[in-house]
Amino acid sequence: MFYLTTAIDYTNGSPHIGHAYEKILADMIARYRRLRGDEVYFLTGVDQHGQKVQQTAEKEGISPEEFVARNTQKFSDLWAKLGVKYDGWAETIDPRHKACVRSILSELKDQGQLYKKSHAGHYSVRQEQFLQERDRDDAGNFGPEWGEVVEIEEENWYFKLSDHTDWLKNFLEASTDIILPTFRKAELLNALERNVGTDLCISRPKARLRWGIEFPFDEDYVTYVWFDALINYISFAGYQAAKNSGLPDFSRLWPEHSRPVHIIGKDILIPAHGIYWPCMLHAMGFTDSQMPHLLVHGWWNIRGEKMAKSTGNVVDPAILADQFGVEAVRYYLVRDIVNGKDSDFDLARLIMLYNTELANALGNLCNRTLDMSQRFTGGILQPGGPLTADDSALQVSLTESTATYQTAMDEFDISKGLEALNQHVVHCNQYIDRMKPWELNKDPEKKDRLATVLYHLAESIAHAAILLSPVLPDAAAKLANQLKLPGLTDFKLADLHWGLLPDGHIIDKPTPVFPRIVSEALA
RNA sequence: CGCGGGAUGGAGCAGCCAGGUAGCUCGUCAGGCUCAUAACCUGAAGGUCGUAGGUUCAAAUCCUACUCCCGCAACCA
Repeated sequence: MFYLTTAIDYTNGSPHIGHAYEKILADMIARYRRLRGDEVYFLTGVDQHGQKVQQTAEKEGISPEEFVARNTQKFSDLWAKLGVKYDGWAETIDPRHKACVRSILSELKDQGQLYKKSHAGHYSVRQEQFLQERDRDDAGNFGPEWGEVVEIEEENWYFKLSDHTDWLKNFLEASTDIILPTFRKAELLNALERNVGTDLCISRPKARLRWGIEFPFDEDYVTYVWFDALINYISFAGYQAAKNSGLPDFSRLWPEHSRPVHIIGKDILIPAHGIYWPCMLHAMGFTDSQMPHLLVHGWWNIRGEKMAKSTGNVVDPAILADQFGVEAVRYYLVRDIVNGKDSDFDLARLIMLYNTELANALGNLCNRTLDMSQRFTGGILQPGGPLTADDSALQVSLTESTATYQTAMDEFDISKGLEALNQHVVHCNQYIDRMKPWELNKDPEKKDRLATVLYHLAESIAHAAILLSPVLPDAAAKLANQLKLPGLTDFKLADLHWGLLPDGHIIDKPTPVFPRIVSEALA
């Protein structure tokens, strides 16, 4: 079982391309693993509790429930629109999730992993946090960014994080592929080094924050965000769930010696997913062999700047999809970024990559091949023969591209996978120019040769459609339909062999699958 | 000496971990083709791989120092 999750998005705002990137990436990985023949469970969802939701709802004069429902809809609508197909949907207000969190809290308390203590200090009401000496500005004051700062003393519940950090440090040092890409590991170990001996405050007094999960053994408190949100990865996987809960069987999703993959952004690696979460799992009794992989992706910036509502430079993926199509958005967001690194969002590049690689290369290849088949052989495909060196070279190119694709996709490197696919597409276009089917067609004695050439091209497109299907499922289906092989989309990687197209197969007339984006309005 | 990332032909990037002819896409220039979505194919120009040292037969790649950009600044709450 391949169990894959994404971060759950906070329902205080609207989704932007950063959210979309992560979900699309996850969707493609899930689809790829299915293509590989794996059984897959893909969980995503939303994080709905917390102060900001409570405050914004109050400001708008509605209940947090209503507010959260409305924002949750924005996310699920977008995923539907972008073709993000998940198996499980996590909402942290779900009673089943709450029950799981509360049960875990009780168990940890019984095991002596939780304790209550008092802390006094400067507290920023706006930022909901105690301030440090280093938060003072040069003049020794707490700056305006903190809003109202008060001195308070407060009791809270703590999780004995410090009991687990030594274990985590050793575990991480010994591991090679727990954190991907690997350069993030150094950063994490560094943070961990300076973290030794501190515990994690996991409660908020209800006086301040009501919109959360109440402690089962202390009703004056609700759960701190990460002790709520992180648990979604197991609560919605059926951890400690009742038989009739409708949730999956946890022992199947997350058994011994099986690592789920958590896809997260670089902003929540440290400390949440890199430190808190493994320590929480460790405290709950999860073994080293069950610790999840963390696939850490970078950010989409806008003109070199971090995307932020405050600067107004957010890009709405829904509008983008309406304007340029879902295919273009899905393709661009995984194609123009290097695994784990940041990238700069650029509309001109979105259009360029779509037009170059999809419309001109693959789309046009399909179009010209089907068109020639219609015109020259009445849409009938026959393997013909005998094979020339050019034909063999094309088959080798396909085999090599497929192998490179597979290696890249296994490493979650979609961009590289697509590059491999494109290489074969380019090879096919070159092949056409060398073989000149339009000339073969003029000579009745070269009918067999013509058939062979067209067959090699159509067969290549069939393979390309399958390899493309995790990334652009709808487009792949359209390609399959034009080849009159609708069953192609059910193929697995293992089924890929030369000869998907039966002798005498009749294909459809071409209709452009990737119409060029003609944009006069490029600023 | 807080941490991490980046600096590679006009633009955007890969390559660096495991040193050995500098690669991709776009753009530019010249040519070809006509089956095709003004698409396709061929060729060319264009880089002292941020700076300065060092290691090595050999450095974009390893080491040291420096400059400039970007992000983060945990724990505490």
